[in-house]
Amino acid sequence: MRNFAEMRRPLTVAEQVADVLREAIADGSLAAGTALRQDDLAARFGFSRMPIRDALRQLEAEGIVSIHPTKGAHVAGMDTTEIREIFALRELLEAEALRLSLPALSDDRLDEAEDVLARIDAEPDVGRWGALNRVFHLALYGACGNQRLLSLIEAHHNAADRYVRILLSNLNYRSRSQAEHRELIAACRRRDVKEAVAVLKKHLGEGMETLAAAGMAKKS
Amino acid sequence: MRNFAEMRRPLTVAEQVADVLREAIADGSLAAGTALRQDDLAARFGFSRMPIRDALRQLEAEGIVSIHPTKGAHVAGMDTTEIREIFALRELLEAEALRLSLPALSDDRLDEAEDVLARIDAEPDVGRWGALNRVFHLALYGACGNQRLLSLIEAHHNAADRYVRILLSNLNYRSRSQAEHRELIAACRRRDVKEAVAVLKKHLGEGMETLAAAGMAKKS
DNA sequence: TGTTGTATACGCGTATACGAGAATACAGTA
DNA sequence: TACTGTATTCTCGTATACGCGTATACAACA
Repeated sequence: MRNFAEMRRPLTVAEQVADVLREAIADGSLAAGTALRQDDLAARFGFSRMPIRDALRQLEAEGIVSIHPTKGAHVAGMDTTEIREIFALRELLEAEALRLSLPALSDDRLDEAEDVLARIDAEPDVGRWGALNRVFHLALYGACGNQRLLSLIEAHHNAADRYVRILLSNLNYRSRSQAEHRELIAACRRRDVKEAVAVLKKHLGEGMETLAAAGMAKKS
Repeated sequence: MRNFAEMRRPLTVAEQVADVLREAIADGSLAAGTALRQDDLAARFGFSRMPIRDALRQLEAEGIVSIHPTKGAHVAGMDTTEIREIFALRELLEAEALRLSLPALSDDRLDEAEDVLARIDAEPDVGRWGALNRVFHLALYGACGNQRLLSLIEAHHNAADRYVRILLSNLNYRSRSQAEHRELIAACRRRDVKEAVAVLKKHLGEGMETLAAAGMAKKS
């Protein structure tokens, strides 16, 4: 038991609601711009509006929904500009994390990461690829020694998750992405920080360009 | 009027409470580890617990307070490790922002930034130095073109604000800090990106070391 | 027909109320 | 005296209720 503060943490209704909503937004069930009526959600989940309010506020903090007093909550829509901003940040943050983590990364962790790649290849459920993709990336950064940096990276993964999933549902992109993942692993095994960072940047840059080219600009 | 979504935004009680609490935490009125009882705060502010709950959730998202279900909210305490993490992130984020912003930064903005420095020198109220310090830094990054990056930087400023204020209340540190600020401005005027980034990193690094050396580790 | 004023309804923010869980204090026993 | 079990209290999470602002639709007038 490492952290007493985190032990036996009761799961509040609000957190569970937030999880469900986050997933529904990520997998596209709730499209960008969709109005999130507190009454509707309360009725649908079978709880009162209060925990739903808490959940919405949490999601707002994550940048996934936007709340306007008297106007309510909407699924945040990202235009091309925001997607570019997020990917630019991911490049910055993840490259740094990789630089910090790689020298301290055990071979075991690399094996684990490679296992995740195999699981992605074997996974038939499209909805899970996004989550596995995140696990793979975070596994590589786990030894970076900066917990806050990891949290930021995870938050940006979540923010872009639904768009990345659209990418991943394209089989062409997915095989290319997997190839780049394996390049990345290979560079990591050689402990070639420079090359690994270069591959990572290329990987993220291509993802961003593919998304931007797909013209996913949406107005909320 | 650029953004309709932000216009005529009504200020909710929760937001005002959050602002007051944030300032109280930043200026030290509420020390790290202080329990934030919803009932107490509600009585003190003269509102019910609901907007206080919302405010606390917002502050939790900013990393200023931590909430545990059934145990309540506490002012988040930072140990030396977390301070180092935050300053490491600030170096990464602000250096990038400066790199992006400097080529596009107008002389007018530099003049404005320099005005802020003068105001810092002239400001007798210690409590305002932290805010002015933030204004100065953000003025330099304003042309970076990545709104999300700026938000992240501001968030990390807020998170570290109360510790930075302790630094600034030390007159020795403050004059050295101002000297570095002026070095930074000078490098910016020469449009010397490399030198400006180097000065910025030195500036942040010294701040972090001074804080760490002060041994501000606190347990929450 | 187009515009403006008003009424009604919808949804959010806030207040009050209740129940559950945890912490603490006290008493009883070894 | 030390430890354990129980009861009480404190605080939070959730439910319900109310008031207000905003939006929308319909009607009246230009």
